[in-house]
Amino acid sequence: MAEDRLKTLEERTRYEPADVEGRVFARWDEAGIFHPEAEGTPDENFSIAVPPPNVTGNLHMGHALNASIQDLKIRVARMRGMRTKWIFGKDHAGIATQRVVERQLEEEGLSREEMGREAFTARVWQWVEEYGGNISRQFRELGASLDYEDERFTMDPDYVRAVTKVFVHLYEKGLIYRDNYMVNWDPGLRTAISDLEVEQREVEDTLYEIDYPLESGSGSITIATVRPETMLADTAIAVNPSDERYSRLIGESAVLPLVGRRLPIIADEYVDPEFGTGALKITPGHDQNDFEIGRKHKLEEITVIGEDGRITDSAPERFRGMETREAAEAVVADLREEGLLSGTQAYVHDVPHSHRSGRRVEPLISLQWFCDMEGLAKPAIDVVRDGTIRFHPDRYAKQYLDWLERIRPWCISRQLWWGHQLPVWYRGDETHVGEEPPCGEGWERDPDVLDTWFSSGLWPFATLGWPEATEDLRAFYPTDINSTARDIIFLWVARMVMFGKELTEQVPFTDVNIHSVIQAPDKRRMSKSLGTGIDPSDLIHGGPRPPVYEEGGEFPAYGADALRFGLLAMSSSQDVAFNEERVKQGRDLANKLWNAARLILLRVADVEPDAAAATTVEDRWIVSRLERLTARVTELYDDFRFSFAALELYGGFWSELADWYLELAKPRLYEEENEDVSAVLLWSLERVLRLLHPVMPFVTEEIWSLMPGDKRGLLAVAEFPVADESRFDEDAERELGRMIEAVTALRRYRDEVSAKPGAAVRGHLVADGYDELSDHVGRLARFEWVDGSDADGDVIASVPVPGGAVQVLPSDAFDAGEAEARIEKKRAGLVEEIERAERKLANEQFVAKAPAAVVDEERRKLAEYREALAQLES
RNA sequence: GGGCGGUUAGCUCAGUUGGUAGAGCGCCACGUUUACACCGUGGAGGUCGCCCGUUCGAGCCGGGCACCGCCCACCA
Repeated sequence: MAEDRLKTLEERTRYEPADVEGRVFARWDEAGIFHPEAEGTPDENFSIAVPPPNVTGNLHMGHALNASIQDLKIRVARMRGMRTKWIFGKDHAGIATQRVVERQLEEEGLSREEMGREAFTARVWQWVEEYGGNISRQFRELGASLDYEDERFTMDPDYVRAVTKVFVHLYEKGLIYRDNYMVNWDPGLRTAISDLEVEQREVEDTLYEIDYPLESGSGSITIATVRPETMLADTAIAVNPSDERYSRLIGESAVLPLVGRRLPIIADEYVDPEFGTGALKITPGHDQNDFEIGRKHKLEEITVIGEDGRITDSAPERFRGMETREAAEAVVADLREEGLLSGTQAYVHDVPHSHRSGRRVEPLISLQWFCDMEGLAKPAIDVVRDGTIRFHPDRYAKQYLDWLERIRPWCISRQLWWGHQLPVWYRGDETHVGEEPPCGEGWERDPDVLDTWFSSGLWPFATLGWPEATEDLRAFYPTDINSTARDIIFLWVARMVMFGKELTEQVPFTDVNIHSVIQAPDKRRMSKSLGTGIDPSDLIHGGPRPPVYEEGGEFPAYGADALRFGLLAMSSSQDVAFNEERVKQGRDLANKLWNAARLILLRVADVEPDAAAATTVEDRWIVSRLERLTARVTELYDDFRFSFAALELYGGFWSELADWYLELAKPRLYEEENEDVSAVLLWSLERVLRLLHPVMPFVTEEIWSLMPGDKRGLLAVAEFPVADESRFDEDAERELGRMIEAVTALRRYRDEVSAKPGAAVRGHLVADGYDELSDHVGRLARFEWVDGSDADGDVIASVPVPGGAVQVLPSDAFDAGEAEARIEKKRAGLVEEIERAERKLANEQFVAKAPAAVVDEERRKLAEYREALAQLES
């Protein structure tokens, strides 16, 4: 066992993630550490409900980042001994999934209409069974410690019951109602969508000016529109009441061209006299604003564009059945012929489009189900205001609050087949809403399904078995953290809070983490169709670089740890361009760690890790530094500042443990069987592994398994360290700080005088504070100390080091002539520094007003520079 | 139109109580020193977007401007 262990270490000079990750994951899996018992209370337990990915999807970079963040939090909690549940599951994603399957059908020459609802949904289920597994495989690749044993789906029977119950509850409370109202109609998907599913896109339109003849026959009134075809549904003309140009016309009527309808001319403050002609055609059936004006003035609502996007029978015969674009052209042509088109101009403006299909949204009046949100929003506002729920970064709280404070009714019905069908039945004029179908004959169920976000809003508690009072719910609800991208703060986060407060009377989580959006390397959006998307799996296992990388080629197999490190290190509170260098840095870190472990584990004596074995000043130094690193990293993890944590770990391990301590420990490690240094080395390695494990679980677990001692168990459930401040050692840190400075100065000197790489430079160390460390300084800087400092005649240079100087003696390591030039350069630098400090201290204002500590520090530096200069000239 | 971010070394980004600007990569020079070339050592490189102001002192605070990005919003 021990021999196998050492053999592995001996042979592998490089860390190969591909050989390790699958095996390590299997160990976690088999140990069952991802699946907690449903015991204890939410306060002592820790839980996160993963944002459920769409069943249709593959994990993209955003998922990989978010998984890294959540897994980090989960692993820290688990290592702190908490019972930890990361709730796993997927979302049925109504529109997205239905579209995928529909497209597949189209390829087979089929359509869902031909198949019928039942056969179609069966087909979707079949698809879900077949492809839904990808996601959990990808999460496993990343090392995500989700509770895979307990997977949820938003279409599970239990989940469907929960959704139904919520619908009925809100209906009975009067918050859910059915109404004929203006909705955003997606003509591509043929369904209503909510306001949040609409995005504004800039469109170049033509603004037409059309003359509407006055009924009196005395002239006409000119309106402007970008959608001439909607004039077929005009029912009024509006002007601003204060607009003197039109005041005499208010109460008169105009005649709608091509149709002949009489249009009253009304006054409404909404109309901007400055825009266009100052007269506005009112089309309550096809414009959101006009709809509201129409309701206010009790105007007729005419629908000339149907749900199929074609002109309806309410329009004159010759336009019926036309697509809107075609109708617009026909209307314009007719107007031109009649001489009623008085002008056209190019016009660029923002137009609502469906986020899903990309089609221009058609505002229509439609009979839909709505949920009144105002009452639900209030408690959701309060819990953020009073700090029960905290956002990280906190500026997102403002966005959340702004939206909730201006919330509008939510259109929740969708004309789809895949999803939660409304628990609503009709028979003649009767409506039945209930968890069970109505009794009696002749009832027909509403064919619509709910907006997917309605069911997503229940995620943190429905996954735990709500509305039943399950053990899971008792143990893990409320959850601790919700981590998402900011584009679903309203769609999802706010709704979970509203539903959570309404239905469970608790907040669904206490912390909301909003992570960066990872953009493509060229700062465009990552997208498959643009060729800017990067598949996380390709970074883990290696794979082709997407087109956004002009140099092409393949990604190396960086491994999951590298990807996790890279994503965490590059993310912050800002959006960030994907930076392959960070992933590379992660890979290098894993490799460096592996090799540091090789050095340590192949050489140490058979002892227990022990910080108390620190005897020498460098031992006390590394212990102190790692305790401080522990304190910093812990704070950063807890404060959701993951990139800082990752970079602190990188720097702390690499530039302190690896670059300095390991070099300082080598003599004792090689030349003697030193138990003290072994204990400190093992302790140091162990400490780094524990701290780094939440970021890089695989390599740390692997090295952990190679450490001596048979009863170590898994690092994933080992104790997360708590910084021991009693081991902070300022004396040791000061001393080592000076030593590092000295070594660096001497190395620089060697470089400047072009000393031969292998040869030692002879010299006297004439400085205080190196009692314990002079050998180290000599070895690391390649200086050979000659006893005494009285051979004045031989000294050819003096290199200032903290506490004194090193007098350089002639040797065959370098050409003495080089030394002179370098001394001059150094002297000039010091003189400059001295002048700067003197100038500052000569400023009476500075000395008088700056804090004493700052002034003292400046004086100290000045003294130091003067001493160094004196040394140089001695 | 409103709101929120950003503008710091060639690149990607840090800089949390105002006190002589940092990291990684890249670049230059040197180096096969018995963990690691996915390495080591040393070095070069910045008028901190622009303008005012507060201060002994501003990348950091206040005011204004410019450009980039995102969110929200019903100007035809």
